[in-house]
Amino acid sequence: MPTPYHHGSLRDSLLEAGRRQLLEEGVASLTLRGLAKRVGVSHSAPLRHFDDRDALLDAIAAAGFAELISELESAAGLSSLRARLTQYARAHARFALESGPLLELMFSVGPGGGAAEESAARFFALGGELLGERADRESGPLPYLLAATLEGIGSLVASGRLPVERVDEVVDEAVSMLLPAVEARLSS
Amino acid sequence: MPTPYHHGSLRDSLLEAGRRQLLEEGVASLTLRGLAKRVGVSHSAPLRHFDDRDALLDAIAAAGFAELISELESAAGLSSLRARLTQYARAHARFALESGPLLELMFSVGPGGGAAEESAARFFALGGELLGERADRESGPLPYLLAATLEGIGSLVASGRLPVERVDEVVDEAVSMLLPAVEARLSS
DNA sequence: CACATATGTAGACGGTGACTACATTGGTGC
DNA sequence: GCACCAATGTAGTCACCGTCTACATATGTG
Repeated sequence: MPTPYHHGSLRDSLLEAGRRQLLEEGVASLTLRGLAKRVGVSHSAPLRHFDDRDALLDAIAAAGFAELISELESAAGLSSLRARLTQYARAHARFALESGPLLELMFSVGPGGGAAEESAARFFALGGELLGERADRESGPLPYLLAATLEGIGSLVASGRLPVERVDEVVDEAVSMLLPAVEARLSS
Repeated sequence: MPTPYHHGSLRDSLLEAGRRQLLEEGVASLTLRGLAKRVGVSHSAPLRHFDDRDALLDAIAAAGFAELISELESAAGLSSLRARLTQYARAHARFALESGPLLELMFSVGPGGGAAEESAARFFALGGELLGERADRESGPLPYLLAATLEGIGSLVASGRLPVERVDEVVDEAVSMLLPAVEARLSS
């Protein structure tokens, strides 16, 4: 039989199809019914796996954070602080370039959300680690500033207002600006 | 007669009602029909003034940029560069705090848009002026970095991930970081 | 192998954007 | 003045969407 009654991995298929739809046609085009048709199930089948459309978006965003985090972690091994920061920032910018609408979704889902918010917390914690934040002292403004700068660059990239060929230049300038403050913080 | 056939200023009323709806209930709650009802016209009347829902959002975003720009211009008169930068950044952060969803809308409408994109261009030009950019030489990465940093902070503020009581601290740190690079650029 | 549960289907309902045809108004040229 | 026309608002309609409910089928556990 070509299409068994039970799909088998409908949840994953919906997440993947949703991700594709998001990246290709934008978040507005992402409808539960459209995804259902695309995956080959009835129009209400997605509701068995996601309470509503927002829950699906939340799950897609959570997966996006996981993906972003795994790319950012490529910076952890590098020896110098500058190299780590640069690699971290470049990975973030690259993600924005390749998955703009997804990044936009990830940062538009505010706190109070579900799974995405947990993943977001890990993302912010990762930035803190990069800056040498420790639990035994108060965190300064730097983690926020790092996150803001990267997210801002990502937003400009995703919206196309920052030309692709100038991304590296801006990222490098950002790192050069952040570095002194981070070094001061680390040596204190 | 209480309700004349012609509203008289329907376009403005829709913009204002749309702005209120956006700020109070979020962009998802903003529907043409809801606005029409709220303003007291028939469900299809808004289409006489806006081609579609996106056109309305675009117009609201354009008005938002005009508003933001007028607040940012309060920094132009200050004497020291640091004071100008600080005032500029604080005004931006305050706007994010008071009109988060509007700011989010303004920066989610990518280029290729209509009226909003013109206003956005003036916004970016204003940042360039603050940094002493001139038409007679190529612009460096600084204008982008300034815009990215402020937009990133604004996004964190609007989403609630940056606690309100820490906004000033982060803004000041951002200014302190940007300042040396800007001074170097200006004196060259 | 019975039966509870998870998963998928089919139909319905109200809300929404957008299109069309029609009604009313205000301004312009004569 | 006034005939005409473009601008503005109305009413009806259609397809699409999210979501709910009742029902069908598969799965796995005692």
